[in-house]
Amino acid sequence: MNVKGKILIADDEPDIVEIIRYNLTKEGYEIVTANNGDDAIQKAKLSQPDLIILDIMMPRKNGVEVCEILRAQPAFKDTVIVFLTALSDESSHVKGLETGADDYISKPVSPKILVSRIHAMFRRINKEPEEKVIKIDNLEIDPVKFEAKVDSKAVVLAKKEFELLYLLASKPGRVFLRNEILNQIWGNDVIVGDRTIDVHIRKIRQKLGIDCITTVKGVGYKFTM
Amino acid sequence: MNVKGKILIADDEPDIVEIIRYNLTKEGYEIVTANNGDDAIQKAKLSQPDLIILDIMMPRKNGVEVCEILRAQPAFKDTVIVFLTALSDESSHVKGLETGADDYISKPVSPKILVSRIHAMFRRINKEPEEKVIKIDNLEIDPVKFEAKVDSKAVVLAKKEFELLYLLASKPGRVFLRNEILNQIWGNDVIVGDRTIDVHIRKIRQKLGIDCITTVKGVGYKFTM
DNA sequence: ATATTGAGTTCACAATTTGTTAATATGTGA
DNA sequence: TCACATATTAACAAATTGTGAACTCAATAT
Repeated sequence: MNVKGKILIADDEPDIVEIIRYNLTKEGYEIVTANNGDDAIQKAKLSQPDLIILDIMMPRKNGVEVCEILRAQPAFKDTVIVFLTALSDESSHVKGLETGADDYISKPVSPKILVSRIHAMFRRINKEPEEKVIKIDNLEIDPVKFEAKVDSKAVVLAKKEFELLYLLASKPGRVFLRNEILNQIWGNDVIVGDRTIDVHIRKIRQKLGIDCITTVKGVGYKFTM
Repeated sequence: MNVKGKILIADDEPDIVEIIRYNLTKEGYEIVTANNGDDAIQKAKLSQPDLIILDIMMPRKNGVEVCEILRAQPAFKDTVIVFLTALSDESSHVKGLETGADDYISKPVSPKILVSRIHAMFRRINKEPEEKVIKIDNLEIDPVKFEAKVDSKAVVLAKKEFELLYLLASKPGRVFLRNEILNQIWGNDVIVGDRTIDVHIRKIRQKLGIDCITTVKGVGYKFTM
């Protein structure tokens, strides 16, 4: 079987690492392992994996720290990072996802679930960068031409406005939390005031002239037609 | 074999504990034991098990009390709690399920049945923790879209209302204590009056227009269709 | 070099929605 | 029936978002 992808597993418990390695190797993935935070960063840089599984609790930098460090580097911008967390530890989930992880898997890990989740992740990775035109009703958004059309009439949007609209329209109906929007459009580390999003939303609504963005108070915004 | 999960057994009869421990250890579970109510609470907090087996009749806080206390803490939100009851004692069943238990097993325990029930429970636990759409009859609750539908007709719920409905509907039939609801939706430290919950419940009932939340006097609320 | 323009942001305040409380009514079980 | 818990209602408080105007900063034009 040909190699489906390269995965880095970082966990200080050898047993866990072995279970995961065994199951994923069997599925055709190439596996690299690390047993502490610093090691994980080293190995990540060396082997440039497609996906990184990070235990939260590790000696010498925990998973969250490792994730932050890696995410700060352009080389790992698109690398999928998955956290391993104790089932109960909810704060880690939140913290993890806020830190730029793509998903988390709860321990104890069931091999079956692990494998299916990893498969799913790779499916997402391989799905070509969806720079594709979105068409919903009389609205058309073309990320290549950087252009939006309402009733075939072009609407000029500023960069941020366009990105925001594209983000929301990419998953119609789904609510994007303000945090999520900030991370997606502005980046993890940029700090902008709370009203900023509102102002851009308003401009989009204004310019498009159609009511396609719904406010979900206390939660975020969603695209609806 | 790798550890499938951690189970806490609380029963004051050493024989019972040993039978259960033996059988579940053989199946690859990690076992923690307690022999009275207070001890059970202690051990639960310390070892954070995935599943707790509680005898109803125990010295120093009975099973129901232990369950109530644990359920009031967010850390045990997703912990599966199973009661051990004497076969005859039907009122315990009722009381138990009303208190937030997920299942009960009748004594005397047949090892075979015990193991299969526990397996089943763990299958449920491992079902991905992802927020997923709840569909019950003509009601649909989508946490991603933050939207509820009755007969395919969207109903607009405020944040708290939605969270509350989602909580109740996530385990249909299970009673949520007022305490539990407070901890889940408002958080440990926030203090709000008792009537607040009622008001939100009422709004949900009103907005949905269907009778799906049942009041359990003196205990809490449960979702029923 | 200086003015102009527009994106992006921030701010203060208005508008609105949501959440909470308190007071009263209603219902239910011992 | 009498307590007690919940339902209901409306008034109030708090939180969140919308809005218009001003400001910063580059890029571009004059």
